[in-house]
Amino acid sequence: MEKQHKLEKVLGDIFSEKLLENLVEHGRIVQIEENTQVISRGDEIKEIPIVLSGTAKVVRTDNKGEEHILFYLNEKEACTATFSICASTKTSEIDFIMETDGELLLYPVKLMDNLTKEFPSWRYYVCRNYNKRMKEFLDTMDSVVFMKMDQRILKYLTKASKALNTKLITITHQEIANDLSTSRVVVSRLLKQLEHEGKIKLYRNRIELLF
DNA sequence: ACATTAAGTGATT
DNA sequence: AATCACTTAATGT
Repeated sequence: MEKQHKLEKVLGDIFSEKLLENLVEHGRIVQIEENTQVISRGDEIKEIPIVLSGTAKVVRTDNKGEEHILFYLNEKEACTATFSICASTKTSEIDFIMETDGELLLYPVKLMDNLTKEFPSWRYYVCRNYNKRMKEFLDTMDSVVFMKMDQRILKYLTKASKALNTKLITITHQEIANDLSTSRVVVSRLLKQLEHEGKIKLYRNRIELLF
């Protein structure tokens, strides 16, 4: 019965009562110590973990044994990667490690289909989880692209400089933006950055290369 | 002096 | 990175 209270306290505001009942009936709560590996790659997944307290990290380990953190899971969060497993494979693609002491609710994979069918609040929960992960993914995409844009601008300027055989290029930020299919604001910012790095000098309608 | 266009900035998504 | 909204600086008439 204490189990029920625990679940209600953590998940009560996002899950319906019936869903909570179901979770109480079929799931089990386990205490996990810090730095415990709960799931390893290749493990057969019989239960999916939902973090009740503490923090877990989901990690992908590559051939060299280097671990790459995919994301962290805090209270109320479940591992999205394990959701997709229910639909297809039964083995884990990732490592699941508790970063801190905490509690997990383990729920049998077998019964997950029913949850999806029966409980709207569960579907909503799963969606939210996916959404969050997707957002994180997009963010990293952004920063990757960002890293490359200043390189592109630099290359563009070098090329222009060679073609026109001058270090003083007559061009507007807008024109560069058009050619690199980005916005003028972005070009201005990156050019400013390059200027601070001492690679170029900016004037109106002109850019001087200092290398 | 006034209008127009280029460039810079902060905040938000 | 993109977009918006707004400011500031440079130029042309």
